[in-house]
Amino acid sequence: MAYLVENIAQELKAARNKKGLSQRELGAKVGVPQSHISKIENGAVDLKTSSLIELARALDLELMLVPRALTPAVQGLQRGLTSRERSPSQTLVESAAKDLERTRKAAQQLTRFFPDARELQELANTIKDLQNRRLAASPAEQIRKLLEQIEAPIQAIKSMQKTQDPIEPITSDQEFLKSVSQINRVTRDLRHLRNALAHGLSPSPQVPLPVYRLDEDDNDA
Amino acid sequence: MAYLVENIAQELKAARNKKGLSQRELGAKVGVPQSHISKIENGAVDLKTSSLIELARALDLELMLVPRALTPAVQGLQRGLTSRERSPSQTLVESAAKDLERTRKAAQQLTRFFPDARELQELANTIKDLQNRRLAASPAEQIRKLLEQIEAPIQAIKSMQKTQDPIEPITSDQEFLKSVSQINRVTRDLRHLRNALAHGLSPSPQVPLPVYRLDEDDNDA
DNA sequence: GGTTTTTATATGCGTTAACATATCAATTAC
DNA sequence: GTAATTGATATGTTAACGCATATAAAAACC
Repeated sequence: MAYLVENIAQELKAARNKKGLSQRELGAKVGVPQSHISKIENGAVDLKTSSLIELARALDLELMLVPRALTPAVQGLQRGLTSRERSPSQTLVESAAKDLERTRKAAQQLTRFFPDARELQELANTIKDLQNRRLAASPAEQIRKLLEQIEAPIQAIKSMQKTQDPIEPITSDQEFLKSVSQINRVTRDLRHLRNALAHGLSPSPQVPLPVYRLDEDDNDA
Repeated sequence: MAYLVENIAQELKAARNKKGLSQRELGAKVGVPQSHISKIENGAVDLKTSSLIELARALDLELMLVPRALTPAVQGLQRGLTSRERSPSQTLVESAAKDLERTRKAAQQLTRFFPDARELQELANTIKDLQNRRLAASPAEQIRKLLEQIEAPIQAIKSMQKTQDPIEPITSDQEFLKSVSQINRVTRDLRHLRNALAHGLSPSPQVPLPVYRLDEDDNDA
């Protein structure tokens, strides 16, 4: 299948997860059956442009055609830097490394307050594994996207920690469980990524970079 | 047909014209029959994402999913401003007005050196018509895109003017005719736009803004 | 001048794949 | 345990895409 669209498909999936929507919910918003969203995210179909636009908008994204010369600048905008970019793929790896360490610390901290939440320790361990590997740009970006998905849940748990007695855990709280569930999902994806890297394979067909030049030539015909 | 994709289709068409490629040439670059490009540009089909990506790349464009909050910034980048945007739709109209006046002047100038090139006078007249209208953001951007397509031809003619005797016209020159032809095409589009504006209709289904929010609600389902 | 050839875009038609409907398996809440 | 939710699969319909051709314009040729 068109490996070109898989990048976008992964972006859509990441955006959906970040917003905490299910395939069915997203499908309802945009008038598309859940089954089709499944196929799209799995790279099983080469979706039509109208579908892409509507799905993107439902996720607060806008499909744009950007001159190639400007793509680095736009990518810079996307990761929060107003401008000033040196070596793009370099800072990308560094950025992922920083995210890894920051998230690991946060998870480690929280295990002290929620010792029976095994998933936090599990997350920290998985991150440690990843930190022992040299990352290429592609998996680095993938990691960034994944960690992004648990920023909110971790913040949520942190805020609970402050208003709660450290001794008496609140593992039954509604919001807490939801956050842990999201963390579990991301941890599983991170483990999968680590395994893929360990096997030397590029991490499956999921390279969540914005559609960009990964091949060499295109002007053959 | 999906009026959503027509915006992108128009962007592709504008980019192709700007590069001076024919539908067949573009099709050859990307391995798509000319017939299909015709259908795409006419909004007759809802093209698949892979096609969109490949066509875009052949035109040195990159398909990106941009967070809605960042779209104004990206649009700013696209029209050359490194940053600093006040009222986006305001500067957009102003920008179009400046382009109109600059192009009109250039065309007017050239008519003195090429008096038998009626098309230059025609262009200037059409622009004057447009200058008498108050423009909304959408047609303003459309005008910008159109004028962009004759920047190169006009420059080409200007350079001929310098190396040529004003009395003896060179209307038979190869490059000259090609440039005039391109100018004619754009003039025709500008006239069409003016007519559409005169009839109060939004200018056909062609709003070459990057796909953006033009309707109100989308979360009905 | 007219005629032919080339170039550029638009239009049927058949094939294949996107998309809709319904169902299924797996995980999680209760 | 059951019930509900999430994501994947099977099948029919509609539309994208590839191929051939038509039409229109400009170029080239005589």
